[in-house]
Amino acid sequence: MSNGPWTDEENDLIVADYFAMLADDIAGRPYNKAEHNRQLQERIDRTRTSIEFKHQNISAVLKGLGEDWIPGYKPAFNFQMTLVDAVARWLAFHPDWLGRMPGMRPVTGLQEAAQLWIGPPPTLSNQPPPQELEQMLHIARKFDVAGRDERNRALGRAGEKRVLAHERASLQAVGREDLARKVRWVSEEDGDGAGYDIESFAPDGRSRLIEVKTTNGWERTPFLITRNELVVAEERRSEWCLFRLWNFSREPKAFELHPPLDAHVALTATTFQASFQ
DNA sequence: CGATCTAACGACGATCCCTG
DNA sequence: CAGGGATCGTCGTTAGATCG
Repeated sequence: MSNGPWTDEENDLIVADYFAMLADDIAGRPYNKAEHNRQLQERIDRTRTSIEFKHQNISAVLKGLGEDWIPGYKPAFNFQMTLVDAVARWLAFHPDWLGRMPGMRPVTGLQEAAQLWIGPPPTLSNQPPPQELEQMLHIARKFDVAGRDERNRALGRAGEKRVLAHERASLQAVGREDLARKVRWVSEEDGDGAGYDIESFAPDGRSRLIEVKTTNGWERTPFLITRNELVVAEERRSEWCLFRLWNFSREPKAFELHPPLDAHVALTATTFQASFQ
């Protein structure tokens, strides 16, 4: 029985196997975890339980990356950076994985329910243990998770579309058909630059300017916000809100943030302007 | 020699599937 | 088709290595 740290080869093998299962899981195809484990034991000299645990570690890495993971393998922390590197290697060799269109899962019928589940924003009170959070954020920074989501235009548009449907359905649900018809997809019709994506309404008719941020990751996945968006948020404090859509590719969930934003999140400058003098 | 890090076991409930 | 043995799937905790 092999002991000691997992080698890069072992990590690469188990990561590849994990993604094979994850692909089945996302596609809704049945698969046998125990059989996968046995196959792996033949190629890696590790015990069943050791492999099982490593699967949970991989889930934790994917969570940090703001990606889907296999629900049955609850993220286990205290993993090594070599495992993170192995996951990064796999993703580098399979660019299609991150580029895949959101919502490729077979339509279940229920999925098209227009109204979204909206929960409370992550707060200090329901914060995971600091050590875990730190490990998560370390990975997020190392791989620029926020930038990746921002550059994924298909993901962003799909999220906005989803919120658009949600706003209309919510207004209809309270009998404001008139307002529902007036909801506008600003970023689609006028282009970016307004500082918000959707112009909607509260049931009482007050204006609601919604900036949508979408991720496939968990609720604490960092995101990018532009200076312009911050300016508009400040100028139109009472109307503007940030709509965070997370777990998008599986079961979209959401929370809203209202100005002042720095009451909820830590704003970190990530780009600097260089000007000639 | 204590603090910190890392690997990983075994119990147990759920589910499957064979047999009588 | 009911009972029960076999397999699958989940998950919390802990011992040992390493480092300073």
